[in-house]
Amino acid sequence: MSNSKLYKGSLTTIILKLLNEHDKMYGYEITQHVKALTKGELKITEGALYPALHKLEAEGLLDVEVAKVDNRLRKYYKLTETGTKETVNKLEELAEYIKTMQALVNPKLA
Amino acid sequence: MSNSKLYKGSLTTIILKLLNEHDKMYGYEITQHVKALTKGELKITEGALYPALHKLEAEGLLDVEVAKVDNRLRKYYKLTETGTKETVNKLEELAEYIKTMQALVNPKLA
DNA sequence: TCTTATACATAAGAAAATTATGTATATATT
DNA sequence: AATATATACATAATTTTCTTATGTATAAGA
Repeated sequence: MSNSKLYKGSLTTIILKLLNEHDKMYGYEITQHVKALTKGELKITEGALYPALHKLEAEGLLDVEVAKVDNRLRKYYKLTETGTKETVNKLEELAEYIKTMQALVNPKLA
Repeated sequence: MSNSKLYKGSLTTIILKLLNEHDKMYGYEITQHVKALTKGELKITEGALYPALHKLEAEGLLDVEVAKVDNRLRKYYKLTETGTKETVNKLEELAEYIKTMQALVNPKLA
């Protein structure tokens, strides 16, 4: 994912946020999108992505819809109602995390 | 540590940064300091802290010095030269992480 | 023909945490 | 005096989340 360990725990937030913007996306599309948005900084590996998607689906945050494009399989994921609510929570948690870390790392500005 | 999973992977950064500011600290002091700085938002658990300190020591980033205060044991940790250099790296990684996540979460500002 | 890209998946192992438990002393409360 | 809380360390079992490696299959490009 990156040389930095800080990304541990943020994959779910990333997935939910992308799906919140794009209505529906398939796994490979997510990896390419993240790579482009971060200019190659962040590469989502398949070993991390697919289990994460399956888990979110099992938790009822995502719905899946299978499609065949160019004779190749695609699994389109989209947010459920619960997933949309959880996206809001995750984004709040991210904002809170950044705020907290900045308080620790830059206490003079607190 | 917190209800948010985002803190996973940031404990080392937090420890190094605090030691970079305070010259020497002992474990319990670190937990109290973090709790105070974050107004209770972030509680470092002992099960996470002590193994992390031992690992940093084993890696040569921290030196330890045992003291007895009020008949109780304290282990003071301080940065080695290598540890000081690594602190700079970790803080750069944190800044980079925040930048990357904001690009993902708030692409309009990118 | 061979490599790269697209598209999914899982399994073994590592890393970093949580949760639970243990030891011991000092101080505050009932 | 007894009990609870605070101080101060530690580790073990388990869980979560990731990396790395591997597998299947089609399409496109060199």
